[in-house]
Amino acid sequence: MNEQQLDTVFLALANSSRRQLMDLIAARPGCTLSQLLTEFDISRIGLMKHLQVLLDADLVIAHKQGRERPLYLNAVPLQLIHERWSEQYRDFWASQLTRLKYAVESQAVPAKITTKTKDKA
Amino acid sequence: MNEQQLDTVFLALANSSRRQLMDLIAARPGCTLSQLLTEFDISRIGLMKHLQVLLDADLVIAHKQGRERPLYLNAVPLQLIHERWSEQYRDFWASQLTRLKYAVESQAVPAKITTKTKDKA
DNA sequence: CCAATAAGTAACCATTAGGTTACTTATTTA
DNA sequence: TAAATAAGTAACCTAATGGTTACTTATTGG
Repeated sequence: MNEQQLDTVFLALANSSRRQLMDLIAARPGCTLSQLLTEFDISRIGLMKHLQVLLDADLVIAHKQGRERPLYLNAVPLQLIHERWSEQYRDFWASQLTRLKYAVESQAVPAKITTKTKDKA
Repeated sequence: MNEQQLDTVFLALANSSRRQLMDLIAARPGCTLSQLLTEFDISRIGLMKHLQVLLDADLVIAHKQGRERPLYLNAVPLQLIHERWSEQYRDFWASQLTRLKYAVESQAVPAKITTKTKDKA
């Protein structure tokens, strides 16, 4: 995956409606847009635009048949990113296990104390 | 991580300047924005805005000291996503190994043939 | 003290994202 | 064949992104 493709995939993932759409497609392979529409609060066209973003990112693949367009999740881009991170951050993560535990439990990262030592000017 | 946080993290990742910034900070912990500026083609303010996006996503943490602001990578959000994907897609990925190999080698996903059986109308 | 330096703010601009309604096309099926 | 249905296009709107220049603080070092 080149940088442009990474942009596209991450941007596609950066929206909860799209992530939900991915989840639904993963759970119901071959479903169509109209079938999924009831799960969302947005218009069909709005949802179709989200779908197009996922198609552009190759996160969903479509195989049009007649007037219907069955949808399938393609997890390959996710897997490629997953694998890259595994290599890239293995050591980093190993050394950060303590902080990770803390962050998971508290929903906050400890080191983010911006030490305002300038208060009195 | 809630949905809003996921939006923020993925959006932060969806830009190659920001990913490069993360990489540089990971490689040089404690560096400052000005030091990294030479690596980019954009203005300092432009880069600072990218940095702010990373800070908002908790992918970078800053600990201001005097007039400098040393920067550090925080890989925790990446690790959380990584772990979630591991659980969520383990079976899916296991069943898709063949397609994965193909996609990696050809830079394309095989199933994306949109079979235009409607040509003659 | 004062000049150099690191960072931060404000205001602006062009493009993209995320959504809408209205209309069109293609395919089934009663 | 005609109505119902699934999908697609066009045009529009608002807000957010990604960038700029000009100016302001705050801190440090000579």
